[in-house]
Amino acid sequence: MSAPERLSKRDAIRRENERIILAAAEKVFAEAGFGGATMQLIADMAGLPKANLHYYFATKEELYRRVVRQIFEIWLHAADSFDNAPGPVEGIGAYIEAKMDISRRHPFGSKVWASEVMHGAPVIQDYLETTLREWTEGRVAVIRRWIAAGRMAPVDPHHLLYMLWATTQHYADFGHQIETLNGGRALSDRQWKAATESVKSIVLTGIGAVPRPEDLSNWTS
Amino acid sequence: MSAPERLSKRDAIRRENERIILAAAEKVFAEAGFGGATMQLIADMAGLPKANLHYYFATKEELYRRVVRQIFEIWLHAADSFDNAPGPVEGIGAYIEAKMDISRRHPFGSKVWASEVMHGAPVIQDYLETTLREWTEGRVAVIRRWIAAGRMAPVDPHHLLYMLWATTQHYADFGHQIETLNGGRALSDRQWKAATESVKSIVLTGIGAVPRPEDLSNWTS
DNA sequence: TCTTTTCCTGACCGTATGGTCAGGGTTGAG
DNA sequence: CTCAACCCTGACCATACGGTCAGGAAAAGA
Repeated sequence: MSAPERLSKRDAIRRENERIILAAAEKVFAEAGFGGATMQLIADMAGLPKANLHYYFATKEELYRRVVRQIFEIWLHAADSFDNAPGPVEGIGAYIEAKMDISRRHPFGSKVWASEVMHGAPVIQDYLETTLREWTEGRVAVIRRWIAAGRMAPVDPHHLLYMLWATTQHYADFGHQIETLNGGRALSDRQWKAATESVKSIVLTGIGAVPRPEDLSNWTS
Repeated sequence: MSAPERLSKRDAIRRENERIILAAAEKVFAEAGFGGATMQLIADMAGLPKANLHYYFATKEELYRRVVRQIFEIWLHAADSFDNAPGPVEGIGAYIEAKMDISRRHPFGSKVWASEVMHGAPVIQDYLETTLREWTEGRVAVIRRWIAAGRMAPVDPHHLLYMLWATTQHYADFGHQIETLNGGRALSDRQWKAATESVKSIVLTGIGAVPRPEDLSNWTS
């Protein structure tokens, strides 16, 4: 879209500091919640004085809002897998893979989003009612088309989407619990792949998009 | 177990006040998070002076701990559906129904638990490592037996359990998002039933416990 | 170089929080 | 009836929080 423009030193500093602050804030908000997070904690994690945070982000709420919107954007992009897919096996399969990948790469953002929604979405309610609703209805239409074309069973599209969100985000939001049940170790590359395949297999079989469970021999232990 | 014993007035007062405080705390912790919740807010919701809360519960942490353990106990009991079931259709089916029912009846507790785990389980880590681990391994063994008996496909038992937890708890933890996508209205009796059937259908079909998707005609809108 | 704009931060402020405590009221056993 | 044990609470305290601000340093335009 835009050429790799030459940045003035000031612009570079601003961009870099905002990046550092947002990353620190994402982690602290995820680990302590909005109420439990303090600007001092975020400042320490970012390696900057607290007053400097308030120079870039006027209030705690504004900083939080930016963090929440960031993960939301990432999730919206994951939907590209959904469109332009010939059928549910490719579309939903790719979507599950994309969402699982995000759960692994952005666990903090996922937790912040979960926390925000659980608390009644005080700062992104408008997004839920506009962007998310439109996005959802678009995918619902796609699923309905696949059903009409006989490519999958007549499952309720909304509940299917909830299952996809719930299952994939669970690996980020409840990662600590999964880690504990995994002997206190984070999931390995192999285990993440097994988890993804397991979810894909159950869901795609469950909605009748895959006729016979063929490659279901993915064991963890 | 115990006969309906006669309570002294003091015991009755203590029991009733603890109940009121715990109910208020569950709601406030769910809506504001541990860090965002204040003893004053809980006191107002309970209709008691703040100092009275500290008479029954020494610290905010102790009150919080009691709330978290409460929902954990409820979830453990839901597992009774799992045992003594002849196969996955009855066992897992009943478990899904029980967990969906809990999501509807105890949405606050579910959110408090989710929040606790997301923040690294600071106060119930020992429970995760003992009670939850034992519980999980027990159900894993049951699932393995069903697989060995050819009553379901060889799915990874751990990932299946995660899917059950994620999907059912999603209706409590992300209830606000679901409500927004449902036109701002809470799910009706009919919709809750449809959600439960949808989850049961996809999962049981997905693990090969149900040969053919027969009753998949559950639509929301 | 001079001047303006932006970046940076130590010190500070008002407020709200978790928790305490002294003292008064109530209950029930002996 | 007596009195110890328990229940209750307004007033208070130390702390930590989000946010402000004056003033200095550095960059960029003129």
